[in-house]
Amino acid sequence: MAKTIYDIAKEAGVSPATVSRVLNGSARVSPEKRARIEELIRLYDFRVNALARGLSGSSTRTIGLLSADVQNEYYASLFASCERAAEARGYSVMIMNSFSEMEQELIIMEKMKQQQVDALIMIGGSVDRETPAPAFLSAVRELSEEIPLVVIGKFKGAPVYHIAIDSDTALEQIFRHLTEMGNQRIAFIGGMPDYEECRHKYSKFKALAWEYGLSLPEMYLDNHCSYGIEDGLFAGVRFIERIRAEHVPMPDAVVAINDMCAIGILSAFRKYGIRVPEDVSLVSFDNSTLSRVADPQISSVDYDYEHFGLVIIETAIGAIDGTADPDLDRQITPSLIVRRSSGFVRKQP
Amino acid sequence: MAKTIYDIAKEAGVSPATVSRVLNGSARVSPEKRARIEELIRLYDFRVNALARGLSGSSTRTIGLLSADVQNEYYASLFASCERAAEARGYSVMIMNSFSEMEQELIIMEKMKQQQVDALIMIGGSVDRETPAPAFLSAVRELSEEIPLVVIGKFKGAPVYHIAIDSDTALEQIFRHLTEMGNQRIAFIGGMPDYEECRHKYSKFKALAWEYGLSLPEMYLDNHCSYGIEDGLFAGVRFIERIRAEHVPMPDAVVAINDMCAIGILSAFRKYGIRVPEDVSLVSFDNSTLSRVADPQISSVDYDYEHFGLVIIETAIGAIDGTADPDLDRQITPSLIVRRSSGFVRKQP
DNA sequence: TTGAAAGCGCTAACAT
DNA sequence: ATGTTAGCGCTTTCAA
Repeated sequence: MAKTIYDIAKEAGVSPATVSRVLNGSARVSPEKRARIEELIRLYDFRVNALARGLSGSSTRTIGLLSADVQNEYYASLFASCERAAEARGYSVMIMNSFSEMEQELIIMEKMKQQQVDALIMIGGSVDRETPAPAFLSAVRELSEEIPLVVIGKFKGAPVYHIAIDSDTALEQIFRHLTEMGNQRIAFIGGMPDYEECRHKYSKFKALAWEYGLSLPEMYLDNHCSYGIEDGLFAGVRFIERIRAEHVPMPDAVVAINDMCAIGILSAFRKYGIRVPEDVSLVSFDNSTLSRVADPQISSVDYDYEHFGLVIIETAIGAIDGTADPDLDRQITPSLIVRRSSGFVRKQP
Repeated sequence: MAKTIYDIAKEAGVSPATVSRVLNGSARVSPEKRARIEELIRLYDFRVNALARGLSGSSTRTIGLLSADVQNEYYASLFASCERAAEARGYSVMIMNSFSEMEQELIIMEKMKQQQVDALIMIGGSVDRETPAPAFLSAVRELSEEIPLVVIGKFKGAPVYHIAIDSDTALEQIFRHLTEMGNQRIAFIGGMPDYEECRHKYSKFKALAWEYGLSLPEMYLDNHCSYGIEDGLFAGVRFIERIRAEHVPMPDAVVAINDMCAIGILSAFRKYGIRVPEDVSLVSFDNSTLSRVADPQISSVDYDYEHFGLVIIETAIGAIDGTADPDLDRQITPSLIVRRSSGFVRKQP
């Protein structure tokens, strides 16, 4: 059977409380006793029982991660890097997928509470919505009073710790790059208006188009397509059809909301015999494997996932031990990786 | 503060034990009391404290999943479907990534034990090795005495429950398909000889080539490339170079160990101006997003992930409550999805 | 600095 | 059928 602190205590000739103190560094212990205890811990390869520790009111050293869907590489990468960062700090990460269904999100929040995670990180799904459902909001508010919540994005329905991706900077990089390559007409496809992040990108996009003095027909903005490959394909086809029907000129470049969407758009273009990047340049977000696998390879915005995960975990742990500032707005600075899909110098007619 | 079974018990005028009994259906309770208790549970939206339940020696209703890397879609899909299947049976799944590093695997096994998961599922990494390290083996043996282990693959270093993918059938489908399309010279690229599954595939591959009366130069077998995109690219290049140097004829078709590898091989072919499928057909395993995103789309072996996850979870739960047969060899029957990469009828000269 | 002892919330063996 | 009670392994006052 596994050892308990009682076994260690007895053998070291001290009380269990003292062993506990050594284990947690929660109080001064005389050097000799400490040494003896640590020796035994090593000898027996002793591990505290996480459940008992949790039950006795203290920390479980586990951080929950409520994500939309690990099958999406963006979330998978974030999970992996969070796991590594947490591991290095003595924490574990417990992930559950909501598949962006509120029903699931509520269930998961409940489960995480049951598991007494020390903090809960939320990425994707309802927290991204412009107007989350009231049931979700009240659940989050309630939960936020019990455990610190770390949200990726701009969610403001409850007192939570924030980490935002600086998408303004990303879009500025994209505009600089695209215009430098001679692209004048730029369109933006993908995402849903109900998602705050998406909405934000679209308005920044418009601002930039204005700033750069680019013409921006209504039709160049299509935020009704969600985030999947199929969605991108569908939106791409619709985009081309509309443009042609209304005799709007084909854009020089298209910005897609994410790589999956970009892949779909790419297929749509291919279907219509439109070449990327010779006829149209393409740029997207996430810098996932897909962007490197596509033909042509797609220029995409990278987030430095390793660092991203680190910031998330540091924030979570800071929140747990109260050293993090809840009002601080942590930012992730993205960077555009240029590939062939936009590496084409376009001569203006 | 959250309610406890004591609160419920007091309010229902019964003992905590009775509440526990209705909660677990572990014993008969009079209909009236049961009704009263269930009423209160609903009223207060009461949830048992998972930690306390676990600590008190009973089940935690949590199943651990030790996977190689969720960033690989194969694992991500399996995790997602396991999660769904488990959820339906009142269990949760806790996943951790080993990144195929034994050090991590040992740490994770330890952690899972600490968390007192009711069963541990192991996919990828050391369990796939032909000869796992002794340290790993003894850790697994030890763990297998404490909790039921479910391994995907043919691992036999310890008493565990098995679920195997019937790769023989998959290869038979591939051979039938490829030969029907007129391919006579078939090569197999990818994987490492140290992986049991890989070795097995190679020997079945040879057997089939013999059965179909196909010529199979040594050079058509290259199992020294691992499973990533880069690995595939590298192996593809090496393959072509060798073939040319030795004046071995280019194969009609190539089977890749998985989609990532296939993507790499595809790039290698492109680099050398070899067209797929016109010059060479390509088939691989996993049926991930990549296979649909590649150009041309790649024919790939699908596992019906939803069903796969279901079988895994049923096995795990069966193992937990002792109703599963440890010696039963559960099989997943794969099916080849044919796409353009092999949808080309080759005329023999 | 250290120890004794009271929980944390639940389950299960034992009694009734 | 139901209640009583003794843990599960740890942390944390409170005293010494």
